[in-house]
Order: sequence, then C-alpha cells, then structure tokens
Amino acid sequence: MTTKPTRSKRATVHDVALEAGVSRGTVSRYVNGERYVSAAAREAIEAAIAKVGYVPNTAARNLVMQRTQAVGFIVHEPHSLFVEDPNIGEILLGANTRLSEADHQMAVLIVDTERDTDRVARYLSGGLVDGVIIVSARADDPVTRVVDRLRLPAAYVGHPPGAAGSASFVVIDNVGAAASITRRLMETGRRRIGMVAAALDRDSGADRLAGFREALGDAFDEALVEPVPLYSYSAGRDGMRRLLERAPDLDGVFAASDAVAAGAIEAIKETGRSVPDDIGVVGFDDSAWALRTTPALSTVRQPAAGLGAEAARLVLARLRGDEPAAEVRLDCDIVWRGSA
Amino acid sequence: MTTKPTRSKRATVHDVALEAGVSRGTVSRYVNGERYVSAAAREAIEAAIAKVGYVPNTAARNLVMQRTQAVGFIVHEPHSLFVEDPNIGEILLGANTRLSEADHQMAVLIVDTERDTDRVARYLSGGLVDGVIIVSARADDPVTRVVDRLRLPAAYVGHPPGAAGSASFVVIDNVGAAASITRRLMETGRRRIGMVAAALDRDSGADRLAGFREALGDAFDEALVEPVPLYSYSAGRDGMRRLLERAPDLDGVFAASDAVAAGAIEAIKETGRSVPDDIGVVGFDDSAWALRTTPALSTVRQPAAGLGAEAARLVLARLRGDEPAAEVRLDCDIVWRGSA
DNA sequence: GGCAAATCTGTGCACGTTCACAGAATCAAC
DNA sequence: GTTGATTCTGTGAACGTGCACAGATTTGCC
Repeated sequence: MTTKPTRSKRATVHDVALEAGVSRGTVSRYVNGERYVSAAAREAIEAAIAKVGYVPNTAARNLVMQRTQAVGFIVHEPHSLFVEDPNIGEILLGANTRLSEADHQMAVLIVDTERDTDRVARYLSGGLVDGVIIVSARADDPVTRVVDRLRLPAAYVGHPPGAAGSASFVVIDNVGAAASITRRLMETGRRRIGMVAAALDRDSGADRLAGFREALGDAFDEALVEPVPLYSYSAGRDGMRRLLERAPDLDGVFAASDAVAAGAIEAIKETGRSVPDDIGVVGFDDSAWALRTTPALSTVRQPAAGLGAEAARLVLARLRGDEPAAEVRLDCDIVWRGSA
Repeated sequence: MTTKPTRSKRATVHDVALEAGVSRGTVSRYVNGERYVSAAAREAIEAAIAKVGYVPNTAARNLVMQRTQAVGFIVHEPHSLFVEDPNIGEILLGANTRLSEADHQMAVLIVDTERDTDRVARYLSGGLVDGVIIVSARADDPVTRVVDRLRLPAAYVGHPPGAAGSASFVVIDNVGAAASITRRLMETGRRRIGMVAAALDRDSGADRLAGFREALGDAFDEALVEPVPLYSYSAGRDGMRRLLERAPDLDGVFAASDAVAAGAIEAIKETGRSVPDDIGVVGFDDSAWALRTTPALSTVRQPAAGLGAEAARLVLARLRGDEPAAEVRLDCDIVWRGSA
C-alpha cells in the first residue's frame, strides 16, 4: 500500500552552483535577473542549469518572500452556476485577463461539498495565495470567516454577506439598468407600462423597481406594479395574470428577470394577445430563458467579464497596499431582441 | 508607490509554543493529531492557538514535506470552451468530487494568453501541485513540456499530443457509442441507413465511422457513407445533399456530430422530406446544436463528469506510485429526442 | 601608481514547518 | 529498588530559496 513515491530528487540552486563552480548567491541573482553577474558566470550557470535540469522551487521562494503572486478565485455552488449560468465563465476569464496582465496566477477553487469548504479555507489560510476573489459568497461560511480573520485582501462579486472588513465588492447597477431598459421601452412608443417586480426583500429586486419608477417619473403608476416573491417562471405567469386583469390596456411590461418575463409572456398569450404587437416585454439577466421564449427576449445583459476584471483590479490594489473603493457599480448593456 | 504591505506578522508554531510553555515539536504533534501529547499540554496549546490566532503555514509545510495535496486542473482555450461547451463545467466538477474524496485540493489554472502559458508552466514546475489534469492539450506547449520533463504525474482528458511519458489519458468510446446509436436507429425500424462521416483523418472521426460499420454488419453499404472534411453545419448540409441525390430512398442518417446533423436536417427539409417521419437523424456530442434544431436531436452524450472523475482517479493512482492504465475508454449515454 | 567608485562574488541567516533522535518522566512487574 | 517498557517532551537539522553584508576584483580618473 502507498509505496513511497521515490520521486527522483529535483536539482536545487545548490546543485547548479556546484556544477557551474560559483556560489548559490550568484545563481540566485542570475535566475532573478538581477545586476552584477559576470558574463563568464552567466554562461557557466546557463550550461549548468541545462545540464542538471534545474527549475526553481516556488514553495521555498514563497516561504522566504512571504508572497506568492497568486490569487484564489472561489466558486460556490458550482452545479447550478456552471451548468446554467454562462456568466461565471465570463467572470472567470475577465478576472484572469486582468490578473495575468499584472503577472499574477489565478487559481480557481471550487467549493462543492462540506469537505471542500474546510479544505479551501485551509488552502487560503496557508498562505498559498496573496488575495482572493469570491463569487456568490454564503452567509456563514468557513471560507469567508478565514478571509475576515486573516484580513486576506479580497473582492466579492455580488454583495458580500455581513460587513466585509478587508474586502471590496463589485455589483451591477440594478437601478440604472432597470431605468435604462424601461426608458427604451417608452421610446418604442409604449404608453401604459407595468412591471412584474420580484424579490423586493432583496437589494436586486428593490433596486430594479426603483429604476423602473425613476425612468417613468410622473407617469409612474403604483397600480401597474405587481410584486411577486420569487424570480421564477410560475411567479411571473401568475403575477402577469393579475396585472392584466387589473390593467387590460397595458402595452408594455418590464419583468424583473428573464424567468419572470418568460412566465409573463405565457400569461399574455393565454389572453390571446401577442408579443410584441399588443404588449412589449423586457426581462433582466440575459439568461438561458431569454432565448427559449418566442419571440426571444429583449433584456439586460450583465457585463460579466467586466465584473471579473474589476474584482481583480480591486484585489490587486489591496495587494499594493492601497485602499480601493469599498463598492463598485458597473453599468449593463441592453440586448434588443424580438419581444419589445 | 507600492508601499510595503506591512501585513501584521502571522503567528507561527514557535509563538504558540512560547505562549503554551511547551516546545515546537509538541505543538506540531498536536496540530497534526499525532500520539504522545499529554492532556495538560493539549489544553495549554489549544488556549495558546486561540489566543495568538495561529494558522499553519502551508508553504512551509509543503517545502519540508515535498508534497502539497493539491492537483492542478488546466484548461486551454477557455473562451470557446466555457462559453459554448457545457461539458467543461461537468468535467471540472467530476474531477473535483473525486479529488475531494481523497482530500486533495484542486486548483483550476486557466491558459488564455501566451503569458498565461509560461506562468502556468512555472506554477506547475514550482512544486505547488503534486499532479495535474489537462483538458484539450495543445501539441507543442510549455505546459506539456514541463509535465514531460519533470515527469509530473498527469492525466489528459482527450488524446494527449505526442507520446505522454508519465501520463494516462481518458477518452470516450467513439466506436462503441457510434455503434450503439446506429443500432438504436435500426431498432426504430429504419432500413436504409446512411452516414455523413466527418474528419476521417482524426481518431474521433474514423472511430465513429468504424462504429457505424460495426453496427450495420452485413447491411453496411459503402455507397451510403458520405465523408466530409469538418464537423461543421455547412459540411453536413452539403454532404447530406449529395447523399440524398445518390440514395433517395434513405430513411435514416447518422451524422458524425450535432453540427453536421443540423446541416443534414436543413438539407433534408430542402427536399420537402420531413424529420423524423421520412428520415430519422441522429447526431453526436449533445452540444448546443442539439436543442437548436427542430425537432430536437437524438444524440450521444459524453459522460462529462465521468471523464473528470476518471482523470482524477488516474492522477491519484500515480501519486500513490501505482502505474495505472495508459488509456481509459468511457461509454456514452444516448439521449432520445424528436429527430429519430 | 594611488584612490574612489563600480562591479562582482561568497557566506550566513531567515522563512515556518516536519522529522529523527535523545532524553525525561511515568508506570508495571518482580 | 532495579529493570524495562511506555509515554511524553525538547532540540537540532533539513527543506530550497532570497537577502544583507562583507570581502574581492575591476574600472575610471587624475
């Protein structure tokens, strides 16, 4: 059982020095591209490195430097995220690009099971990364506790749970985006515009309603807002049914999410009305729902790559010792399809 | 510029020892749960750890242990992969689950730009991971070179480029899957079954044709095979047009990929025939194409999570010093939708 | 040739941990 | 009370690197 790996010993800086007939210090200087190494020494060292097959040991370097040039990227609840949400990949790439420019390595750590949580927490606390980016953080979690306790430079994508001491966070501008798409709906000639608002107990839900109200200004009519509890298809369908009964003359609807919008379209079609001829519908998120409806949804797209890049920028700033903004809000794009 | 981080010094095992009035060795034994630490010492150490806020430094441990309990997971060409291919997420999770069970940390490293390549190669060679899983490896790449040169325990998902020294690889059973779906096509009553074969110069393409031939046995007819160069929509459409001219009495088609199948369906509809009533069509991959066609494609689904899990198993075996199979072939599932 | 500056080199120490070993204390048995 | 095993503890060395410092050598200049 478990036989000793007996991995052939790796060459060290010492072996190179011996082979090249110089000292450890000189080899170290050559490897790190410092000044003050003679041409003769350089050649000897180059030959020696090639001969013994030397590669620097990063673990040893990390230990003495107290720095790793690496940033962790933590993904929670990967099943739902990876499979359904195309955004996570974009966020990942956006962050990687920015970190790469700053010559930092990004290590994605996946938290799936309970075991993962503790192991990742150990990994972070072990000094293997200088900072960390966290998406969809959970409220009471060993990972976030470790980040807090060690004051590990961190940036959250989305609102962090609780007060984040040494962390910034980057979110999308829900208010602005909601206002923007509502305004565009008005510009297409819609006069009586309603909203199926969802999850008003959460920031995102409340903000989207606020943006809707802001865009309409004086034209805002409380009676045309139908609140539903969840960002779901069925909630959207039921909410839209109620809204149509109350206001049959509606000609435009802003749904708080694509799933809600898909439900709303279903409800509209039930009454014999057509989308977008009778009623224009817009959603939010540009999720998979947006392409499943007929016609396809006009909706708000998150700047996913931007979220990742911005989170990376915030972490890098903290790494330099700066104190960046605690909160960054990003604007969203609108994708115009057939539904409005 | 770049002010010193001045991070408050982390507590070490030495600080704990001082605080608890015992020696480093005893603290180390306690932390690692070894035998031979008295109740009195244990209590003192626990209190001391809580007081000074000690967390073990993994970098130092890695250095002396020559082992990290971590495995790298390398993703090439992430743009196309993450955005279009849902499989990559599943592979990731499958691998993570298996590694997690073995108490190993998985670190996903993304190779996007040229800079990434070198940095990741450095990361791997630095001894920060014990082994590595590589998806979609490229032919001549610093990463694969490092893996080869250091004889880093590795497992490839898909065929590795060139001869892989210390590596295994895991692939899907193209022959078996092709035979299987062809057989199912026959069972639905199709009599004259053709194939739009693609990329016969690649293993995957040749194997899928071989499976097709195997399933048909004596009923195989060379004339009903139309080879096209690429796994593309347009190649599928053009190939199917030719095939239909040559064999108008066809009632079933196996397309070498979903994209090819989508093109084939287009060509079939051009002639006024219907799918699946006149001609049944099956594809391969269960990609996004499969749901875009009308009717939706019956196709072969890769056991993505299984690929990841198996790759993880192979790496773990090598880590233990075993010499696992050089190649592992996994069976595929068939998803039966409307197209056949 | 003398002197200062610039360039080059080697040595010891530190980083924080684990491990082997030696020694101390406790216990059991006669 | 001696012996021997068992349990517990402390110490020094090692892992492979970077850095400060001291010393050696070369260069530039008058």
